[in-house]
Formats: sequence, structure tokens, C-alpha cells
Amino acid sequence: MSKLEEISLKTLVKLLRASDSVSEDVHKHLKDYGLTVSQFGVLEAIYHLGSMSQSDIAKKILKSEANIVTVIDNLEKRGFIKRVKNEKDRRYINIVLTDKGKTLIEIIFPQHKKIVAERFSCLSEEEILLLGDLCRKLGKNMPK
Amino acid sequence: MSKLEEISLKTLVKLLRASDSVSEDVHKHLKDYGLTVSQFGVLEAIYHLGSMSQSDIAKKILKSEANIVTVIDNLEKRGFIKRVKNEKDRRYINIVLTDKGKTLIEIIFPQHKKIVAERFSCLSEEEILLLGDLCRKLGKNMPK
DNA sequence: CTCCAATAGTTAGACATCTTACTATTAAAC
DNA sequence: GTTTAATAGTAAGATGTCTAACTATTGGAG
Repeated sequence: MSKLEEISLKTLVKLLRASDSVSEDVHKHLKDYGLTVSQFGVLEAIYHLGSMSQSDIAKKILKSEANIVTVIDNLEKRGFIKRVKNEKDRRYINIVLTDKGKTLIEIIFPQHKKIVAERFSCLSEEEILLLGDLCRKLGKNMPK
Repeated sequence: MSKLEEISLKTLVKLLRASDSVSEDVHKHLKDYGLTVSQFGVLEAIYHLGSMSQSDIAKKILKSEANIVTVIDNLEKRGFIKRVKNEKDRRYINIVLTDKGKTLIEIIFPQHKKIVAERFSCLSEEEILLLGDLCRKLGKNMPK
């Protein structure tokens, strides 16, 4: 086995495990609010970026269109978001945060920030930046 | 928002996206063989480490005990592994690779290595090692 | 020795997500 | 303009995974 293949394989395992472990830790508290990771992703996206269509959301949180329908359905049932038809192009539906949804995300997000920072505190600031940089190089369609 | 919180959040997003993107790319070819990622993980684990119990496998591939039962069921149905009762401690079941399973993994694994190395080729050797190191620091129960 | 706690595995039921096929709407080609 | 292709969203069905409750087996405390 070539050396590059070997270190790539080992790094793959570490990357996937680190990602799993971090994701589990930082999303655990969502259960207290009955939210899935995807539901939180939707609320967070429209809270920070404003209302957008379902397909935009799908791209944003990397889930299939069909799945987003279910996620939005469930958030809508609980009154955290609402669907608003776009009158200019009636194919589009804008997903809008309700007051109830805004209240919720404003409770959860500060906790989330703290938990994430805590989880990354085993790395120095330089290491966190470096890790982000390497992930950006490795990923596709990455945020800046 | 504190600076450390901010860079931690951004790095979290990059880590999860990179991991998703890489995982999708390097596991795509498994569908050609009708294998799920978990099924491949089981075959690969017992191919390289020898037969082990279901609970060992669960720890190894980071899935729940209950899920491993299903994964093993499906691999067994297709004749890639078999269950062998451990006679010394009858609570344990050893999962053993069959000849058919060995043939399969010996076809898939070399392809897998190549695909992974190819996927990491946007990074230099030093960067891959560095990424692995940072992930190891960040994760829990990480391989060396 | 007996009983209790821990461990390995299984089953049932729930849920998130995926793929595929479908409808509705818009844009583009001719 | 009419037809055709592309896009947004939905519905149906399948699958992978989870939690919780259960059985079987083993080890340890008294």
C-alpha cells in the first residue's frame, strides 16, 4: 500500500470519527427542545440569513428536497415557521420564521455557541483556524 | 459573540461539511456492490482485524448494538459473514468472514484505497497528516 | 450456593432520510 | 404562440438507525 494511500485512509477515519463525535456532543442539547439537527439547521439558517425557499434551505443544510419538505412540515406543525407563497414565481415557497420560532432560536443559539466553543477548547485558536482551513480545502462548496 | 466562539462555529460547519462531502464521495462506489457504509465497515473490520463479537464491531464502527444486529443479518443473508457461537462464553457471537465475503472485500478495498487517496490529493502529505492530527485531538476514542 | 448486577444479543416501534415518480409553474426553443 | 424542457415542491415507499424493553448468559457479593 502506498504511503499516501495509507495516511489518507487513516486520516479519513479520524476525520469521520471526529466529525461524528463533535456532532453528537454539540447537538445533544437539541433534544431538550424536541428538535432534530436538521430542524435546528433550518431555524438557524433563516434566523441568520432571512427567509428563503425550500430548495435554498436544502442546499444550505445539505439535505434532499424531499427531506426538507418533512422537516418544514414538522416545524410548521409546531408553529416555528410558516410557508408563504412567492407571488412573483408561484413555484417558490418562502419559509418564514414566526415569533415563536424566533424566541426559540434566540434561546438555543447562545447555548449552542457556548457548547461548540467548549467542545473545541482542546485546540488552540491557531489550531481551530488551521483545521477550518484544511476542511475548507478538502470539502466542496464550502463557506468562507 | 466572542472571537473563539465565532471561529469555533465556523470551523464546526467546515468540519461537518468536509466530512459529509468526503464520506459521500468515497462511499459512492459501495452501491455498485449493494453495500451500505456500515456493511462495508463490518467487512473491512473483520478482514483486517480478524473475527470479533457484535459488540466489538459496534464500538469499532460507532453504531448501536441494535443496528449492528440488522447490519449483520443482512450480510449473513447474502453469505458474506457467518455467526459462530463462542463456546466459552455463550453470550458472545463471533462474526466470521466467509470465503465469499473475503473475495468481495478483496475486490472493494483496493478500489476504496485509491478513491480515498484521490479524494485527499487536494492536500499535501504534510497537510493530510496535520488534518489527521487535529482530528485526533478533537475526537474521542480515536485510533492512533 | 444463591441471588443480583452486568453484559451480549434480539425484537419492536419510531423516525429521519433517501430515491423515484408525480404535479404545478415558469422559461426557452422553434 | 405553442410545445418542450427545466425548476420547486409533494407524495409514496423503502431503508438505515435509534431507543427501550426484553432474554440469555456470566460473574460476584453475601
